[in-house]
Amino acid sequence: MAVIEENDAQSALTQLRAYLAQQQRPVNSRLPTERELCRALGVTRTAVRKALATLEAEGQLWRHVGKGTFVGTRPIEDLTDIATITGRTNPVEVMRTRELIEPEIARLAALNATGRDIEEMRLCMAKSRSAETWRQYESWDNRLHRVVAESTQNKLLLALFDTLNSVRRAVAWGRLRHNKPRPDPDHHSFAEHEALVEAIAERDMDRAAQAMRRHLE
Amino acid sequence: MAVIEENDAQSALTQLRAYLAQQQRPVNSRLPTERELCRALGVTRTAVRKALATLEAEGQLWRHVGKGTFVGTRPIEDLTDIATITGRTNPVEVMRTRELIEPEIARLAALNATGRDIEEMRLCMAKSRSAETWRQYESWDNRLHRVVAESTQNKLLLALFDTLNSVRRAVAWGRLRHNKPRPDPDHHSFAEHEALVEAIAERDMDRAAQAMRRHLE
DNA sequence: TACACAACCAATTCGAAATTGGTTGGTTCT
DNA sequence: AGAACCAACCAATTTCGAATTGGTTGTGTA
Repeated sequence: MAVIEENDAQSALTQLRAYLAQQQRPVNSRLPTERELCRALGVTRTAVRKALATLEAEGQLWRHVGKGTFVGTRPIEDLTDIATITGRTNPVEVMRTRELIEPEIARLAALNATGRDIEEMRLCMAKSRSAETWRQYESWDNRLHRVVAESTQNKLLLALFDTLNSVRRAVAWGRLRHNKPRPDPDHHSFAEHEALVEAIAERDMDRAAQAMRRHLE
Repeated sequence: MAVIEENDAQSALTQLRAYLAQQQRPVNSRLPTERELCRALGVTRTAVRKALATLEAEGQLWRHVGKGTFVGTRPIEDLTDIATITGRTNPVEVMRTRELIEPEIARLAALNATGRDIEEMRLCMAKSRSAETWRQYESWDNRLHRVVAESTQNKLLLALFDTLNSVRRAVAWGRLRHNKPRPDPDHHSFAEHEALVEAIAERDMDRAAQAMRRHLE
């Protein structure tokens, strides 16, 4: 008989649809366990699971063993920790990403840097000039770049910079070889640093971005 | 009497120095608990702690409650995890950072996107157009932005995008209120998405960046 | 054939207990 | 008095077993 008599699975599906649409269940909120839904809707777990499978296929919710069933779309795999990123990238990507982001950071720094920030940048330059070893030079170079990032006054951007920096250090591990014991007094970086900091001090955003771009090559 | 008679603390210090120097204890390796060192060295815990305090001041090791005592220097505080960042930023910074980074991502996407990438972008657009609810619309909008990031073919950049995205979701939590049940068919985003994807498909980097900039406003 | 039912599986979470560096207050010995 | 020792306690962290949860399998039955 082709009567409209619904079976349990469809009944459950209808009730669940109503439940979801009902009052704007906030996304990522967890809904009752399958076993609880059985009792609540008065149907078998198989029926509940069939209904949930339909809703999941529609993208209304997502499920995970041991966690539960949630409203919304399945969150993307979280690969935002340093170790994971390091394992999946390579030095070329690191360089490309620096070239993409750091000039923009310099641009924003030119807009927002305080007098104290610029003072500290100049201090880093002086220290890196008088560095006795490459390690010291790199330490002050790193510090300079971070002060630039700090001077954007944007903590989120600074955090992204730190992430990028950690990955860079992890990827380029022990591939530094220098034939000279210390930087030349006329090492090209010094002039580049100078140009960068001057552009920031003069609030010239385009020139700051350009100087950073040159320095990264 | 100014004899060379060592007290317990100095005795422990000497023994611990020998233990550390002995055979190149690997850095970050954990050494016995204070209570075990008491028994091993035959001195009181106060003495052991005094010796450890000296070594810690020298930077030979570092300690942490509940964790233990470790060889080497204390690891830098990691504030690159989502929760930490979320606690220190605000919606304004999130928006500024998106405006800074996503256009550059779009630019690189125009350079590197594959045919399959562009196909998937168009699918996301179609799905977002036919969305029945705001929730579905946002889901497909998010997916579109991520496909753009994926299409840069740069895993590191993608990871930074994911970080930014996670922070955005965490910061802008539950501040979405719509007066209409679903997006208008002529919602401005649709035209903006169109312009973005077309620019990428035509490999026009500047126009892609510009389109993304417009869309973020 | 289809479905209800129960048992089982593996991923995850939860919570009590144990562990660990840090602190305090009292006792002992010089 | 004062320094050292000792026990107890504290709070951060780890550990590990039990409970929970979505997913799977097998049996019975209408």
